Amino acid sequence: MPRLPIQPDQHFSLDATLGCGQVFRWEKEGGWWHGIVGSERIKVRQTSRFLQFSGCSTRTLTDYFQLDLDLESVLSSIRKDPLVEESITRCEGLRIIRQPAWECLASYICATYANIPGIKRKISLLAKIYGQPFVSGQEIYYSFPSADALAVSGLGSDGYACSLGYRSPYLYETARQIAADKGWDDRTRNLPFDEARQNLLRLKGVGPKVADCVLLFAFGRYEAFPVDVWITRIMQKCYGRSDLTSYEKIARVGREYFGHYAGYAQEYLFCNREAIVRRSRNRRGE
DNA sequence: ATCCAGGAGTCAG
DNA sequence: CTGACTCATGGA
Repeated sequence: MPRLPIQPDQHFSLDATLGCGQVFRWEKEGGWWHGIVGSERIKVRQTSRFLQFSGCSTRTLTDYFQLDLDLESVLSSIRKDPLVEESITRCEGLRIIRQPAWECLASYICATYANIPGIKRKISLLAKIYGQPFVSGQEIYYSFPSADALAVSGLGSDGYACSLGYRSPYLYETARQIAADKGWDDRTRNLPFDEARQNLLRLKGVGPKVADCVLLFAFGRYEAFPVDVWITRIMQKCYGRSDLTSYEKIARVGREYFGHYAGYAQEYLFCNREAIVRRSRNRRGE
C-alpha cells in the first residue's frame, strides 16, 4: 500500500481534518478513514510520520488535503488571541480540504438548516439514488451525482426526494444551471473574490453562508469567513461583539480581524465550538 | 414532546 | 438595510 510522508515541520491531523464537519462522505472504522470523493473510494490512515492510503493517486491525496500548504505560516497569521490560540492547540493539524467544486456546492445546499448527521444522511441518499455505482474491493459505492445527473432527475417534480425537504427544488434548479454552464468551475476559480461570491449568490439555494463555504472549501479562497449559528454566538459572546447582528457584519469583522486566512481561523473556532460555548455559559452561570 | 440544526426565499416596513 | 415568517426533515 502506498504511503506518503508528512514533513516533520508540517502539522497534519487526519482526524481533525476529516472530523470537523467540512466533508460529509467520510467515516472512521477501526483506525482507518473511508471516504468517497467524486467517483473514488479512498481509504487512509495516519501513522506517526506517514499517510497510508489506497484508492487514489499521491497527487490526488496531496491536493485534497492541501499537504503542500505551509500551515505553520497560515497559523502564525491568525494567532491573534487566546481563543484562537486554544483552538489551534486543541485542533492541531486541522487543514482545510480542497473539495471538488460541484460536490461542495451541492453538499452545502443540502446542508442548510440541518445538523451534521442529518446532512450526511441526505447526501448518502442522494448519491445512492442519482450517483453512478462503482465497485471497489467487494463492495458497491456511489459516486457523488454530477450536475448533469441531477439536472435530468426528478428532484424538481416528484415531490421531495432524498428527504431533502424544501432544499430539493433549489438543488434541482442549481444543477440545471451548472449543467448548462460548462467550465463553471475554472471560470469561477479565476474570478476576483467578490465577483466569484456574487456569481455564487445568484444560484438558487445559495445564500452568503453557502457561498462562503464553497469559496473556502472548493476554491481555496481563505479570506471567506462562513458565519453559522455557532460562529455568531462566538463572535457575539466570546469576542464581546453583541453589536454584530447581520451575517455580512460578522463576516467583514472576521476578515478584518483575522486577515487573509480568516477562513482558517473560522474553521479552528468552529472545530473547538463546544468547549468555547460551554465555558462562556459557565462563566455566565447559566 | 419539543427544540434546534454549519439557511435561504420572500415580503413588509 | 433589518425583521418576521415560512419552508421539510431528522437528531438530540
